[in-house]
Amino acid sequence: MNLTQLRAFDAVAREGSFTRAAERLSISQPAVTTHIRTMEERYEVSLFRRGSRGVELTDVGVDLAEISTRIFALETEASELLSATKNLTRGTLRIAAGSPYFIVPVLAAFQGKFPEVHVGLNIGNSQKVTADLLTEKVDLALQTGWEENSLVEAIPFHTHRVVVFCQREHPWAIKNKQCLRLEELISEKMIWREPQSITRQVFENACKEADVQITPVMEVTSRETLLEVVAAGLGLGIVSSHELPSDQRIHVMEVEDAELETTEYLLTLKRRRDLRVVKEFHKVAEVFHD
Amino acid sequence: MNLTQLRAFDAVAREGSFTRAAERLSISQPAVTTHIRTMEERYEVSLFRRGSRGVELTDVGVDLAEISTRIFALETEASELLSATKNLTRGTLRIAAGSPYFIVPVLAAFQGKFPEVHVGLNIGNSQKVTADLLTEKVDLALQTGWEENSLVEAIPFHTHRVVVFCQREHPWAIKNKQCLRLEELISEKMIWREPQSITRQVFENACKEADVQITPVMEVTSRETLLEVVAAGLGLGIVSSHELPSDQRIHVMEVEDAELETTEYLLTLKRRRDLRVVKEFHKVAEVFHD
DNA sequence: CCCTCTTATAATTAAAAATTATGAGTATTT
DNA sequence: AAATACTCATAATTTTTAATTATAAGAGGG
Repeated sequence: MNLTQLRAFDAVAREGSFTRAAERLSISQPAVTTHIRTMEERYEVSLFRRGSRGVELTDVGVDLAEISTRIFALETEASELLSATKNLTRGTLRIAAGSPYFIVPVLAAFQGKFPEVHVGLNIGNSQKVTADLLTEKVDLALQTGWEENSLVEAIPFHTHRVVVFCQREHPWAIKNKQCLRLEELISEKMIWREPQSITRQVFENACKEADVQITPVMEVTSRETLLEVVAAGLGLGIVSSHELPSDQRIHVMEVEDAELETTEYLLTLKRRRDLRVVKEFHKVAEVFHD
Repeated sequence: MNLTQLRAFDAVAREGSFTRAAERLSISQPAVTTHIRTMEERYEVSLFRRGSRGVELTDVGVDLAEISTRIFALETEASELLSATKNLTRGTLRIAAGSPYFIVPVLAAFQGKFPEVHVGLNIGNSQKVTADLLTEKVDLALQTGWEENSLVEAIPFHTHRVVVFCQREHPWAIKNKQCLRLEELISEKMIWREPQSITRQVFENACKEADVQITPVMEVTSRETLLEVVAAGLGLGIVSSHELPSDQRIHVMEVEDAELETTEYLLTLKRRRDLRVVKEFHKVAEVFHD
């Protein structure tokens, strides 16, 4: 017995007729006959009593129909589950990002459009974001900078300036200084992120090119810590302009003599980009592109 | 989605591997890949996360597996119903067990009653036995100890004492010693099974409770090896009393100052316990209960 | 007794599912 | 670090299964 035969059996059992079962299944009547006959011969049982006015289940047939009915109900359930996932009336979208500031509005828009899709967001450092993407723990990743990888498709998403910020009580803040030159920072206490930070790398490269030597007084391992340390007046920090939460305690300045830019990429695993959720997310995200 | 594809999906879900799923279905691995890919493309969903060491279900995959499992359990039921229509004159019963000694007489009785049912017996370590049961490679399993699992029904089958045995030429054997105390073993060379062995665990616990420290001189990985090693006079072994084949070369002793017992359970997947063969086996097995 | 409604049979075609052979990626081993 | 071994993916091809059409055969009802 295979499930194609059982489906024919199930149709005949419901319709009480080979001919109508064939119509229900949109196949020809001989096909139905063959399926039933094959089953009956294979197990040497009689499933239907043939009458001149249709057919009737035997005892074994009744028992079998009880099972087959459940099987095809479950089949419908399975197919509906997949359809619902396809139509995004269910399902999950997982995203990893280096910081929340940038991705959250996009996710909000996505949720507005597909309220029934569950969204998961992993915030972590860039190593973790990359790992999450490559191990398919997430469908998409939003990250500043990335390493060339044949499995990943990268779309430049946003470019933003790297800015310097200080405490509100700092002299520069008091005189409302808007711009500064790199060399002015030599005499300032600076607080940096860890060496892996893309923002830091961009800044360090700019210093090298401008031949300005700056050494930090402190290194911290997260953006949140940096903000708190700068707000406490321990020194000046650098940060991507879009990653800075509005905070009354700090003052922001541009660097006028260096090209300080970071680019945020939207990363997708090539083998997952054809998924419905992923394609729809890209559509939503397009609106937020630079 | 059709049921052939779903069957492939179900097999992969159970086995966690395309390759092993293909083996289970006795088809080639590319056939499995094609079925899964067709489903994933048709519904634009991802059912498995591909890793280098097998695959893992996605969220949708988990939901789908829940349905597919039920479908194929019902299919088995249907096929069983048809086969069993003539009083178990055909069909297959598959059993896994940790050792043959205990199950063979039961199987013999079953065969006597249903000579036309083909019986398959898998002997393996407890990990393999559990895996066979959970992946439905077998209908039933007989095993010493087990982990609580909502899918499995466990019936205590037999409780037996753990005994110590030595070579016929050993001094204790020569003076026909019948009992011993744990501490007497301290000065003896002992040979143990691997740490996963339930017998060993029971023995180790007893030693701990009695505050007797025993260290083995050798570890072996199977009961057969243990028997040979002990028979060769390399040391003393421990074994469940019922798992000991009659062998002229060895001498058996009880431990009098410790409660050394293991319990053999008859395990049945709840999903399969209503199958005719399974129910009939239970009836036969009852006679052999303690 | 023929007309109509049923299921059965046979020959053929179409479709699906399988195979073999090979590739590409990733851990593990030496 | 190169070789190995083990994953799943892809492509071309063959085999198997399921369907088709055309027709037969049986069983009432007019």
